[in-house]
Amino acid sequence: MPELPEAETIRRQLEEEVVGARLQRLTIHVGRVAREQGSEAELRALTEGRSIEGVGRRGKAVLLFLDGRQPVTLIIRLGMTGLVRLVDRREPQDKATAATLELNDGRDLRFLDQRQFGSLTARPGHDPDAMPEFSHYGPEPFSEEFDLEYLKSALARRTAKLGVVLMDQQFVAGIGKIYSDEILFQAGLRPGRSAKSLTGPMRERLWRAIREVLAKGIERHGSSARDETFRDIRGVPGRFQECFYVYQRTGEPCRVCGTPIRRTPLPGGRGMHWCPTCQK
DNA sequence: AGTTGGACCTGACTGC
DNA sequence: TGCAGTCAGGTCCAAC
Repeated sequence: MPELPEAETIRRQLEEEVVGARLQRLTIHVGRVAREQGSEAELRALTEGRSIEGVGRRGKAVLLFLDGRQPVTLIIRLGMTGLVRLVDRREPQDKATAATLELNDGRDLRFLDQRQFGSLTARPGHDPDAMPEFSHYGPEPFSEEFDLEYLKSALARRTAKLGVVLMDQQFVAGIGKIYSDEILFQAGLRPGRSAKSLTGPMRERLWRAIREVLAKGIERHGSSARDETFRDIRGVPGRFQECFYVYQRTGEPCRVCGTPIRRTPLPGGRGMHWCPTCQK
């Protein structure tokens, strides 16, 4: 699942490769990909002919900053299975290709999306916080705003389970199933514990784990385990799955204490993985 | 308002 | 071998 580390991997690579290139033509192959925009024609009208000034990220979304008298941002939401590939135009098209962005240098930026949960949307301006997609988003985990004081006040009113709150983009942006499981293991906290039950030292462990686990995920270019199909823009898989302590390790011995890893359904239907001995 | 469950989507996997 | 059923989870929406 593309979460913050996968989106940041794509952002960094695109920043090196496509800044300065012009987006000549945008072709939609799967209509659903433009559903947030309303119409494919509007998406094309807002983006075609503009140059890419920069590449950003908000939570799990990759942002292409396009130039013009009235600048535009193309929001790439990866959903569950979204991939961005940068290829020579002569490269054969994968059947999962949902949209093609033709650049003026002979390359294609292709958006692949097996399960069609992803989307492309163009919004005016370059400030993500002014866009409806992100209006409810909490702070970025690596921002100054995301400090212990914020954590304390944001958790105080939450009766929901930690595993749920960590994945709530309103609490902090960018965390999904994989990294919430791994973060809670590193913090030594059970995903089923209520968010507001944390003591000061526990909050500090959680804060540190959020930053460390996400940073390690970025460093390893994201997770590409089992059915996680993540690849970077050149088609290379990430390596964070080699660092998994609990995610998708149900029944396997904990790497720290040997206790079999448990899997418990979370409100919302997702399963959380955790070690009954290491996590309290 | 915060929390919860269902819907969307399709490839991979399980069981008979 | 085949086919129905289940699972995976990011995000939105309706209902408590």
